[in-house]
Amino acid sequence: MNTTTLTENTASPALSTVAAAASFSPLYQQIKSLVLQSLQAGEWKPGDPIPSEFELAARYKVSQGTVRKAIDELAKEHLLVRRQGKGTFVATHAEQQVQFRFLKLKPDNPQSDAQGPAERHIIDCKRLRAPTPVAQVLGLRAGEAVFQVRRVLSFDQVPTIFEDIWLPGAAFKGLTAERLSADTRPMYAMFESDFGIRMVRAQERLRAVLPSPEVCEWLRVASDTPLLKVERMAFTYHDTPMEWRIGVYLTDTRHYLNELN
Amino acid sequence: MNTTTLTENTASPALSTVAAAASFSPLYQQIKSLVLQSLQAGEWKPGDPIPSEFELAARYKVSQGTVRKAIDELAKEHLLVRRQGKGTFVATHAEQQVQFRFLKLKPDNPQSDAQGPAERHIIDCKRLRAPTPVAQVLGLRAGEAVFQVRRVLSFDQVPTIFEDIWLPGAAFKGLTAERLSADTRPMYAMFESDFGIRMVRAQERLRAVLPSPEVCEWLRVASDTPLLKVERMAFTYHDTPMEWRIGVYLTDTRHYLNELN
DNA sequence: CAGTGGTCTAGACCACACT
DNA sequence: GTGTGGTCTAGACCACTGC
Repeated sequence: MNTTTLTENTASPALSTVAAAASFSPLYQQIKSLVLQSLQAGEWKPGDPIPSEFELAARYKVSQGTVRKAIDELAKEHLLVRRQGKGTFVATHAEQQVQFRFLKLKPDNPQSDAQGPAERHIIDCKRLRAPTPVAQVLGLRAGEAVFQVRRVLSFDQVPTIFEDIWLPGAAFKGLTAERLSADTRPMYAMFESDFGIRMVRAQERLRAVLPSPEVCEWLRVASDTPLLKVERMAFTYHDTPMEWRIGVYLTDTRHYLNELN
Repeated sequence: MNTTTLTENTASPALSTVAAAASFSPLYQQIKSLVLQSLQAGEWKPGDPIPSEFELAARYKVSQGTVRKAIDELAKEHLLVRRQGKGTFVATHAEQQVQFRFLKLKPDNPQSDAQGPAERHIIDCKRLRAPTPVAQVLGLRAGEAVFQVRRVLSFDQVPTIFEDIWLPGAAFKGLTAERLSADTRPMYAMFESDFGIRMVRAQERLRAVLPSPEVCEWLRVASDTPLLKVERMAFTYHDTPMEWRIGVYLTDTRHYLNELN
């Protein structure tokens, strides 16, 4: 029933085809998904400005207010960033402000270190055929190529995080330990610039565990030290899974901070 | 400079005094804070409908669209709930939908239990003089009265969560173990109806720990079982701290789920 | 049917940034 | 100054609810 409404909307004849093909929702939702398509297609790259609200309104044959509402939602989802007087930009993990947006481990004493993982050590980066569980969570066929990256993050010389990262091989063709080690930016910033992949959303499952012998060595802890296990699924546009990451965190001088709203 | 603008805004003369006293922000922010005041003052109680957008627009002498934007934000913060065709209501923890909004521990196998803590066992509820750390986080003077509630939550007969809850004595006058045990609703729902206190926002800090001897007994686990320690600060309106809760979770068949946006 | 929230428009003006 | 996003208004119509 929404379809008829939208198709008959004389103010937006250009959208009739879209309405039939894509969505049966409010106009601003259709605009939102059109913008989303442009983002995914790479029409505007991370850091770039997108057209002004009036330009988009003209392009889609709707009023500026409708475009505004669509952009508002995309901005709240951190896909776009508005800057008054300048324009609206495609969000990026490279900005100083939102770097490590997904890293929730904070020092108990905020003044101890001035943010940012001090040191990152890549252990290895292997190209493998996906084990079944990895293939499943990443939405691949068993045996397809994947990359496995393992690394240790240290704060103030103290190894604190051990991570085991799985990435689809097709999307990350050419990834090597050398490239990962050489890059000083956050990993997700490199994924954007080098592979055109932007992580948009993630989901983490937390547990308390005891370390495996291997983890004991990398984090230099006893085998009875309780660790926080953080299992992360990260998604690009349209909820496509793009990373599976299993981390273990040392939480004796740091904690995982979560805001509940 | 915003003040002048607002004071001179001929469409909203009724707000000039407010603008001078309260905020130097957009009109809809002022409306938002006025509504917030009414909520805090208990003018509308949890579950009640608030006046319609047009009524509020008339009361505050602004346009309906401005009221709408204010309510939109309050709805996104879960302080209000909109229901098309019916009205806008004061949110409550009693609604089936959003019960246990702050409990992020989910079963690994979603179908195992059908949501909702199966059993709750109140260990004790004591009225004490606040220990210094408790007084500090709750914003009280050291030695002021506080309640300490301890309890165990079990899922499928398995004790899974041990909690130590601290509440300001003044606000919760008359709280007893009996009342807590008798009530079948979520604790926060009882706080609303019996004490007029609504928890609006919370913050949790997570760590992996080993259990104390006491916790070992209550959760019936070995002393080398790693547990997830969850330290929660809960706030009412205007970010007033109203609860400090230290919980330890057994995470062998459950996990703490967190969405990152 | 009347009343509520939800969407959309059109136009005005403000605040900010660059040039 | 010009162009951008940010706020505010007024009025129209749609969608849902309950009498």
